[in-house]
Amino acid sequence: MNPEFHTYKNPSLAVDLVVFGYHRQSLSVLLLNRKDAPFKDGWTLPGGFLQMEETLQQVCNRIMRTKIGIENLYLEQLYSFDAPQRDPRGRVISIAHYTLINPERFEIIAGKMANDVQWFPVNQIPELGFDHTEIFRQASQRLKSKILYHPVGFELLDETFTMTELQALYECILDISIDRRNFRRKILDAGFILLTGSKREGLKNRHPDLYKFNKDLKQNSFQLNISSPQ
Amino acid sequence: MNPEFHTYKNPSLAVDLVVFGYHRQSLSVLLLNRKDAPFKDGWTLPGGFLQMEETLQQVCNRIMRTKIGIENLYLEQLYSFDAPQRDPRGRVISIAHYTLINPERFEIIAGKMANDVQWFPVNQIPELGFDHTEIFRQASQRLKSKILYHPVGFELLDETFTMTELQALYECILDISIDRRNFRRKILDAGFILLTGSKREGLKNRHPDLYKFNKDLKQNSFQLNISSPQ
DNA sequence: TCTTCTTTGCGTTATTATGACACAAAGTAA
DNA sequence: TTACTTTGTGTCATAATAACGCAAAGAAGA
Repeated sequence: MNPEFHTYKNPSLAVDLVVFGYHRQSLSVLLLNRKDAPFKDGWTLPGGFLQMEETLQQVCNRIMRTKIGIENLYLEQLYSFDAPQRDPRGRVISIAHYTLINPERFEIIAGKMANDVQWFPVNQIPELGFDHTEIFRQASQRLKSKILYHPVGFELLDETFTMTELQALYECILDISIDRRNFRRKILDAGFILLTGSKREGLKNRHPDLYKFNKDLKQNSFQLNISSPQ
Repeated sequence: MNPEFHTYKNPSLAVDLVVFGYHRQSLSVLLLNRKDAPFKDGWTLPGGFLQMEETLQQVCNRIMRTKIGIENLYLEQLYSFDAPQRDPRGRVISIAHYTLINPERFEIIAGKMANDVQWFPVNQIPELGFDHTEIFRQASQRLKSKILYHPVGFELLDETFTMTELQALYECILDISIDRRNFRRKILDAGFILLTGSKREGLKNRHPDLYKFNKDLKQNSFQLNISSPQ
């Protein structure tokens, strides 16, 4: 190993997470209330430093497990944020990621580092510490773009779901209203969901068609090109 | 400042650059032949470590200046590569970027760290050191996607250009052939180039229409949706 | 049980976007 | 002068899309 190699002085490396949760037709983001400086008592995204042996995916899972109590998520790398003054403690490069979870499946707990953990609707995000407002903004934009050509978002639904539920998810994430019949046609033409015969428990007398994600989909890409009525 | 902060042991941080050059209707990538281990005498992407006070953009410019002799580029962040064994010297996270340049405008020189610097056509890239083959592959894919909805690639042309020149660039980057008349219609409908009256010098008796990039374009996004004939 | 309202599945139609291709004018080369 | 190539500008048949109708089935209320 190059002897100079580990004496090379360079910035610290961290990750920050934008955790999206979809529940009762509302899209939220998970925020931590900081117990310590900087930004003590302020809201920030969950994050943490990368340890020597960890991959980015591992550090994201570690943060979710220790700070929030959940892990094993759909995870996507977003962007690296490098402004020199973004962290008052020193030079930190943050590789931001975002995840999607169904809040009903987890019990969120504040880890020992935080006063509180709370879901905030995406249109009611408070001022955030560091450059996390910008990170959140970019994550929202990426999610909106990605859902139009990639079957993201199924992590937020049950294994089987109705067409109405799927449409509500799209309308919520994209923040638009979509014509019910055109949405159905485009989603089915895209071929990434399948009709399933099984009725869902808990729905007594309703029999709307139930669908599930088509995991055998050849190409993992399509073009929804959704637009709203009028 | 947190006293623990700078004693935190974490991976080194580097950038790698995929430098695309377009010249004589051929798309190439700039590669370095390494003078030192690891991968001595092997081809790799240009890259370097991030210094404490540098932004990502600054380190990219420094690498281009010192290793290749050019700077001030169109630059886009691509992705962070974090495989634990990607660098045999130790743990290095690389934040890959890609750039577009017109090779005619620069004289490429091998910096003191490299045996040689050479352009390779994108379909004749040799085996690369580290994980640079994968980085190159992702950069190519990103460039192909991006050019369909964002006016990238104008860095590779002169300030004014003919429709045929612009189409050749698209055909080269996308590696498809496009119907001349449909391409013209879509590009003009997108509204991101303008007709300019000025004739270009050096073209004596030819007067094809000359266009230039519309810098006043409101939204910096469109949808080309180009497809090839037949 | 009867009536009313909502939800859901499955259509149709007018408009627009797209792919394929024709043609003439002007420059180029022989 | 005569091909040949390049460039600008169309047309047209087809496909994709947005907007919307309608009937069947459940839900809700009397």
